[in-house]
Amino acid sequence: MAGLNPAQRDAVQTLTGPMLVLAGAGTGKTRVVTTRIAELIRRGTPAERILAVTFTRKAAGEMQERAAVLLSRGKKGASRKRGKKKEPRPLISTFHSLCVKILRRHIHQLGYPEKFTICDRGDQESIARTALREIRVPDETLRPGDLLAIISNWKNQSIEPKEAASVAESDREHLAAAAYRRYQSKLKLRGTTDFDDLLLLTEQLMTKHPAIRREEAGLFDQILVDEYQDTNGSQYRIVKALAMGHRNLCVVGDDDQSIYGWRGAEVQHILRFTKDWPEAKVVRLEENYRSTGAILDYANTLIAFNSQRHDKILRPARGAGQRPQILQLQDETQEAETVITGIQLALQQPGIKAGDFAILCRTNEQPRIFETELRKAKLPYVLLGGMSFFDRKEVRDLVAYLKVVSNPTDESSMLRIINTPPRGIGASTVKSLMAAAVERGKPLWEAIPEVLSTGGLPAAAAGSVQKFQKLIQDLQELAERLPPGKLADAVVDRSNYHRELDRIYPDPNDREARRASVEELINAATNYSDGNDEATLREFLDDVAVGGDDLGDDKEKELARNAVALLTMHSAKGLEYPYVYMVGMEEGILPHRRSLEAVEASAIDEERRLCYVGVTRAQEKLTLSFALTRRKWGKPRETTPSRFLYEMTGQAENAKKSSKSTSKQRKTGKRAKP
DNA sequence: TTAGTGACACTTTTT
DNA sequence: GTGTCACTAA
Repeated sequence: MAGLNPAQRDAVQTLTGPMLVLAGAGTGKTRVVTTRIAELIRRGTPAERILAVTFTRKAAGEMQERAAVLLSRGKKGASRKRGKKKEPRPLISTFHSLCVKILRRHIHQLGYPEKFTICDRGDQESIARTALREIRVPDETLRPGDLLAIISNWKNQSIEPKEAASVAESDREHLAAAAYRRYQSKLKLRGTTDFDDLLLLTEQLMTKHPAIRREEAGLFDQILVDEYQDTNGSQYRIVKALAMGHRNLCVVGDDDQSIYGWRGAEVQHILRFTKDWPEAKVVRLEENYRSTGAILDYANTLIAFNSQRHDKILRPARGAGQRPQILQLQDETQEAETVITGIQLALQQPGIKAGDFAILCRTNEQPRIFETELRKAKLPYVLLGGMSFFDRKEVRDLVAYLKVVSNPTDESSMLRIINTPPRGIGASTVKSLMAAAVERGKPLWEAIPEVLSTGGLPAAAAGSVQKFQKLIQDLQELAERLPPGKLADAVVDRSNYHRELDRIYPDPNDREARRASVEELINAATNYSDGNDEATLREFLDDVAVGGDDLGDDKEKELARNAVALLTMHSAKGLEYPYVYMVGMEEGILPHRRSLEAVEASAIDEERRLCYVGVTRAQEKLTLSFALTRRKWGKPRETTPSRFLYEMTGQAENAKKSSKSTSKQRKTGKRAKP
């Protein structure tokens, strides 16, 4: 509580009733939320009856950590020393993992099995593909990926399959509406949900079953929502449903940082808040503690170009500091080299460590070249955001094993591992197994014993299948008495996975990296060691699917703290770093090509907010860079500096001119302040 | 059945 | 540049 300014204190001390905190970037928003949680507990709210929801799992992790520090400060030693009993903790979670927990309890009411799985992108695509095939839509007309995008869009607006036809406008959308019905019933048939369903089904559960709403709402006395500007319709209604009883709802947001419009987020929710909750208290946080005056200048100048916004003044609480630097480089390789050299140089100063630096990118593909340079320079780094870790082949394989052990009817995981590592169950064997399964209307796993007993397979294949069956059965037995970490260990061991890695990756470096990610997965699973039952395994798998709130062990986190962070601007939201590099400041990247082509003019505004989010991550020094040429699929292409560079520096009128005419004033790599 | 080769399509952002 | 898919040789 000490050191809070009056507005912050106001936000922390008014603990009952609805509250809207309009908080600009760097105004101590997260601190307010965590302090508020601590204050609630201090004044008698049981910790486990507090729910805090955030957007990215990174933000959830950060908040958990900060809250833990505050809470342990409150009560020293005594009770925690004995430490046998787990201290009740507030639930700090992302929307998606909150919904998974709710669905696990009640989803059978909607006709899904309790053991429902959450399907990944690959599963989604194959289901979308079969749906399209069934209504005979050729790939050229509507690709599975496009269909998924349209469906996701509808789901974000809570449009159900039967309503889709009435909102469809183009021919493509009408086809998509027909495919949507099939897609959705296939998901249900397979007992699986996609990411959007997690929200949609939770919402349905609450509206169709008031008793469930009451039960779930009754679990909490206090609800906090961070990054409120990014809630979409479902999220908004879920929050409302949970909070309508006690009305103790505190939401925190900043309309200038709304960057998820493409996912159905509506800034409108911030404006509507005081309508839905008329007695709401509104608090504004406008004093920026994070960045130097020079950085804030750039940020404020930039965001002023957006017309649709609440006028807000961010008052700098710090001195002017160093002016942001703009680097003009020849190509993307030089850009990466220059940035890394800059970091190395800065690291020579005392008191500066690798963890003080962040490189912010617009797309997920950009970090690659920086990774190469960082490795060359032997600088520690972490690639944050994205699902990169769980996307790796070896991790997905092992997760598929665990999924099959937990639920052998999970068809797509089954197909993934049935011959990985190769064990003599080739395509033709799988095909006949599948045929038998379809014929009997059973999942593949249950068809195996029958196929084996009727001798429908050649001897060699039958032997392999039998061995595989035994492997899974053994693992299932182990699962009953081993915690997830040990089980993952057993999977690696019994499936001879290491031998497989040695086989596929002849390069020892590759091998080492792959082995390391296997290791990492086992570590992550080991954190779920409280219980050794099937439910614990499922909990782990749920967390993996929704990008768990808190995966990875402490050692790894410690390592990450001292590494250069490489991340997208989207996943950088809510974070801060002393030294920030924003790279690829070019038209087509930021703003992204897709928003330039978009029909709505507001698409550029969202890109500008994204840029604003990036700029306001910097505490001490901001460096913006762009390359004159950039390779795309092998071929170098000329680029144009981002319009945002001109806007920030007060040269907006130059933005339209060709890069040639303005390059003179940038010769030095720096530009004069307007 | 598997390993190896070459053509190919692909790149917003997150859970 | 890179991961996936189809095809071919063993």
